[in-house]
Amino acid sequence: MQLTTAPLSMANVLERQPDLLDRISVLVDQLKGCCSRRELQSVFASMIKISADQDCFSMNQFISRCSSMSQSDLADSALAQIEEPNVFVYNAMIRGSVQCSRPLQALEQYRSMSRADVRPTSYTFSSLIKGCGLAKALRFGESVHGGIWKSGFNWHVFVQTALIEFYASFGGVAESRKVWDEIQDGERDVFSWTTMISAYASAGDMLSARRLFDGMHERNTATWNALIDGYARSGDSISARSLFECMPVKDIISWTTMIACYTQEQRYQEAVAMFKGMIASGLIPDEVTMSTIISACAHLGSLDIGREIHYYIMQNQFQLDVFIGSSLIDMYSKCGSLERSLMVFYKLRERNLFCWNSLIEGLAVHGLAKGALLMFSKMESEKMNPNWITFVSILNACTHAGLVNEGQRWFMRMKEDYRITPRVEHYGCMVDLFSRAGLLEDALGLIRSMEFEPNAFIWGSLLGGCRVHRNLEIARVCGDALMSLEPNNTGHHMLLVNMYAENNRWGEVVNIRRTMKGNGVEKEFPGQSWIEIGGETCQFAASDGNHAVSDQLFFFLKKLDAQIRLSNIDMHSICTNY
DNA sequence: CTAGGGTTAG
Repeated sequence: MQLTTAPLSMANVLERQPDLLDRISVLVDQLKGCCSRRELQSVFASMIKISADQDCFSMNQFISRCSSMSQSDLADSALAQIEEPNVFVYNAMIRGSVQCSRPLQALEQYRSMSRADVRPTSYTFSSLIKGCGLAKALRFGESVHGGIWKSGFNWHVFVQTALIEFYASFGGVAESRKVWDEIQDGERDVFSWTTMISAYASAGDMLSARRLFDGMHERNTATWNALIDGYARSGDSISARSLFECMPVKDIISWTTMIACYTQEQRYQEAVAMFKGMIASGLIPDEVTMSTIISACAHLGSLDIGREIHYYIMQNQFQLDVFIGSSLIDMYSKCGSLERSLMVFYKLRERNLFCWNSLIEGLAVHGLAKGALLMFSKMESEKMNPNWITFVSILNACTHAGLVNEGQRWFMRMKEDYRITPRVEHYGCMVDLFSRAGLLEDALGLIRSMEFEPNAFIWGSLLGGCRVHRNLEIARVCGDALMSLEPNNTGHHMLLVNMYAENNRWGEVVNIRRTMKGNGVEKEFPGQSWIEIGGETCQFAASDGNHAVSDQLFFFLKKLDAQIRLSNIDMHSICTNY
């Protein structure tokens, strides 16, 4: 006997199960309490059992819950189950796909919605336009905009706000403004104002952003934050800070924005101070705050503060997500503790490219080339595709280990097997690789073969190699290039001066000195560095005498210097005895 | 049902 599965209409089902609506509401309540995939699956099974899988309201709830828990494949199978999905179901799917960063899928769902002749609503368009922005689908978004006009939703503020953001993400602030101007007077709310301010800010037009902000009668914290972030990104930490100081209510986003602002400006101590201020004000930081502050600690090289913060993370039950994970990996390796980096890496339950790159970079700078290459192959076996940053680390690993042939092989593979166009950074690595190995002609040849202008980093690497391998001819070429590229960089010029002096070419020495004086670069500030003594971070410069720094720091540096000299002698004897 | 903050390389 064959069972025919004629679609059961809800009326039909209700006849057979008079208490169905009660059962459904029980399941929907259960759904809200779900916090694992298994629980979701079990609720789904119960839904099928009572034939609620054809009830669009229940399925809408189910799909929304799946999406908010990033279980988009469960949402997919739910959609496939429904024979006649209505607009609510499609809206939930489209919104969910965008939430789960699968924008292309959202566009696909919109297409099948149109094919099924289901009429879109304003909800459909606001999610869909967001998806077009994420998918970088300008043309598709524009055609959707046309559809919006046809269906009359161009007068809907939510849709208009989405469009403002959409055009801004493609750099079309003028288009954003056009949409904004079309919003009817009574309809313009804080959201749309804030979005328009962000649009100007992301275009770097802080004047227009500010004008809009000043013209607002009603602002909320998000509005302030948007403007602060705009100033921060344009490198104006002064304006960002003064807005931050005078805003009426600060939330964690305001504080995080300021921390990120100082981190981006490489003012890491101020970033840490901000973080402490946030804690002192009684606010609880979240994962976003933590990954930002960890990055600041990484650059400070302060293992003490870094460990304090890692402890804080473990104490306060933060999610060890990919952001916190990769910043911790980077922080530990920059602070000299590769063991801890690896421990964090293995603890992560999800790893993205950032996590892998941070670890490979850590191994590379610690001179563990084999480790870096091993992790690279593990990464590939887990189907994670490397990007150009991965290869900067791989090439660096080869350089630090002196693996010239290996490095050349990877440079070729990067281009041919991985289809990654070499950037100036990669050439920099290769020039460094050749230069350190003494292959100065090869390095120069590579520079000449480049399709773009070499930068100061590249010439500087070669100059460094010339110094070690005593090649005055090529050094001169580097010096000439550097003199025009970075006339203010005393480091390069002094290196060249020293080389000429060693060769008793005093005429050249006088020449360079004269040029430097002509450029007025003698008063250039020397390199700054930091060191941590007993939890205190002390700053010092290359030329600081004992009068410029504390006694404690001075003696510490003396001791460090002696240790370095000793280990250099050690290294030298090891090399010569070999 | 919308908006404001995040990680690697340089």
